[in-house]
Amino acid sequence: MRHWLMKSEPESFSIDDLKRGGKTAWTGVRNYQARNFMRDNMTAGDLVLFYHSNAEPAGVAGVARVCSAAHMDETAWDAKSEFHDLKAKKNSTVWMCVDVEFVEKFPRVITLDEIRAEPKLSGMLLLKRGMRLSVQPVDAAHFEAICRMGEC
DNA sequence: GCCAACGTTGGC
DNA sequence: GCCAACGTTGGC
Repeated sequence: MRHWLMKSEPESFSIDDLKRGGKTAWTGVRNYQARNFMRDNMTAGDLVLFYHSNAEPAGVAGVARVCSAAHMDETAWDAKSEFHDLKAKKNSTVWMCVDVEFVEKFPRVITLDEIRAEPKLSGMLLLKRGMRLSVQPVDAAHFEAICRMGEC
């Protein structure tokens, strides 16, 4: 089982939205590297840190679990979707997504500042300068450490 | 709202 | 295949 971090802007989709719905298709990823992680490396059962980006505060808000293999992201050719890709043909597999289910919401958000301040987490990809990937792998040890911070 | 950093596009 | 211009991300 692998561990991941996935970013979402809480104004459009937050950990509370996931909790309410229980499950969602993680649509709208339009970056090849992020897509490749979902398509080639994710499997059902993998655990995900749910990260709130462009938020106050930005940070990890809880945990989710991958609950499907990668499949077509149908928003790519949906003219009504905010994720519509003008170049995507119907049934294109260029853009894909996985389904993700709610696991837990932390009592408080583990902020970027706290993550930066924790020596154990200094190697996280998230902290790399210029890192913008919205789907990224996380070491099991880093995942554990953040969960421990989140649960108290 | 600013802007640094990055990915993508397109002319050549 | 280079690279300048442009668009996007995301912290602040």
